[in-house]
Amino acid sequence: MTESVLETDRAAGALPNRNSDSHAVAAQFAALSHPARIEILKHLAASNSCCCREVVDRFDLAQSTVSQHLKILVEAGLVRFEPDRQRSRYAVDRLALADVSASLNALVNSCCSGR
Amino acid sequence: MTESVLETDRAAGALPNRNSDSHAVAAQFAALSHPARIEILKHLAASNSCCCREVVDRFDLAQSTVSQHLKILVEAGLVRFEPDRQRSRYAVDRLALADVSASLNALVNSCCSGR
DNA sequence: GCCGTCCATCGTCTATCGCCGATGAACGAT
DNA sequence: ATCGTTCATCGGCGATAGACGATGGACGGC
Repeated sequence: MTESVLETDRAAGALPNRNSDSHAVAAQFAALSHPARIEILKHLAASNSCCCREVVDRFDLAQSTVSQHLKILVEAGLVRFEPDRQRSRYAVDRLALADVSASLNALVNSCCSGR
Repeated sequence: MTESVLETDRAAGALPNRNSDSHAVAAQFAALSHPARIEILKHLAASNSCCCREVVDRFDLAQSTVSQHLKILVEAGLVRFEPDRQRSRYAVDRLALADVSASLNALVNSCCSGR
């Protein structure tokens, strides 16, 4: 997909980017920036693990659309994919999710401590 | 804590219920899903409050672009806007930011209580 | 064999994003 | 009154997101 767009803030150099790597963090937020994906995430967590079809039945979305959303979640590292027969099992990567939460906490902290 | 999951919080109620409305949460994540906006947020926090021009000087972006990013942050409720004479003062809404963090924490928790 | 199911991917469409330059309003200073 | 500065907005452009239907591969069952 798109990697390394926006060298703007990097090339600027004005703020030498003590890296919490806004790119990476932003990318994970982007994966969470769609209501359907949040709902899918919740559903995956509640079911512990489920296949694409199951998600399609749950939500009013075409199979191809659901497949895309799942792919985005997998590529963001928030969901693990495991082929099972001809089914595809998807499961929330709870550690990764906790990691994103930690990133946001760090951002909030840096915003509250001023620096 | 009521962890009966599997609910469709996407109800018809349209109640501005913050923590569970995935649409609202997604919108706030969307505001955070751009590296420039994350950097701007950090800069606002470090400066405690600053005007558009100051942000423009800091980053290698056109003034109109910065203005748009700030508008997005304001509309997401993460940044407060206060017209000050000719300038526009922008400041991080730390409470709102903490709220987003809490939302994500809630999501992570709901995902971890699934099993 | 054949058929049905599950799924990822492709192609296509529209809507929105992200960027910019230009414009004009608002205000302070001269 | 006339600058100079700050800023929000408009219009345009290319790129991307998000949705769908259609296609075809991989399996399991008959």
